[in-house]
Amino acid sequence: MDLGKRLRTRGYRMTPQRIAIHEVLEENEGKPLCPDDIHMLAGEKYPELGLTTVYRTMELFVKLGIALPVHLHEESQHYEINSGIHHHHMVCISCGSVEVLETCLIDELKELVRDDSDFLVTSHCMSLFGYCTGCLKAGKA
Amino acid sequence: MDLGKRLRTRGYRMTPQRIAIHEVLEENEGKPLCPDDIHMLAGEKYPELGLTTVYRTMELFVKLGIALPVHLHEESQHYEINSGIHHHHMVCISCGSVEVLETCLIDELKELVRDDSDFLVTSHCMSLFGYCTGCLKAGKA
DNA sequence: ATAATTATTGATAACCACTTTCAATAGGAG
DNA sequence: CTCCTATTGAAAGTGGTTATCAATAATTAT
Repeated sequence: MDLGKRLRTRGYRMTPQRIAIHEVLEENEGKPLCPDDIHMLAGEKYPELGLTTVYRTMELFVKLGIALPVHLHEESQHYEINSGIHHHHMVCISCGSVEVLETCLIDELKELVRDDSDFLVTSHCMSLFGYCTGCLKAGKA
Repeated sequence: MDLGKRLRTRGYRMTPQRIAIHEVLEENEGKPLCPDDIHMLAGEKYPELGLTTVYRTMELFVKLGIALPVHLHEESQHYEINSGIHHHHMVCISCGSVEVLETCLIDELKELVRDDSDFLVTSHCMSLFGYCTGCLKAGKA
């Protein structure tokens, strides 16, 4: 489904700002971006774009399931396009690069949780921290 | 090893503020506290305690391995005493309560990561979100 | 013990990410 | 095309956290 329809069917409007931001997210699939990153990148497509609009748009995109919030333990929140494929991230503590990890053991964990508690898991968050290939080869570990 | 020794052997001083904060962390093992919580609770033991000192002390305790930072996706950072027993947290999205989960599948995951990438995992973070027993029984899910 | 040294503290101001406010603008339904 | 109202950007406001700095207090050397 295209962006215009996803917005209009829920009473929201299609604007050049939202189009620019959406394009940036699509062009950076798998690479979490913070509001400043998005502001700069989408600003190349639509220079008048305000940072406030970026914050508002990301909140909306998350609500509509268009984008996903990513917690990297950095000062600012990050976001990425919702590709529909569940995954996690591996963050290099040397160079800051982020890799996608499609493996997820949440289902196994959910069963273990059910065994010894009545907690109902509805969502989860996981990130791995360490050294990426490049930094390992450069001896930075 | 007692707090005084852990501090002094690394050139830091033992102060009543640090003692009060450490006691509060010990009394709340398994319950992540934010700086404001710590300020209020330790303030009962040492009323002149300043919030600034809480922030500085937690930074120091984390550096010394006395405390661990806990990311609950809330506005403020949380901390808990480092018991030496690795665990994660289950956060109730209805009442906000936090339960400890000792099960962790990081070792299995590390092997899977090693299989298809050269990323070297040094640490990780995981939290589960959902409904606690109480909220489930109260029909809040 | 006492004095000297310097880590620590608390109040205040500064900072930064993010949110709210509000008047001006611009989608899009009719 | 017109009107209704969602959306926008600038600027002010928040809230958590950090930096500044003079006063204080924990250790070390005397």
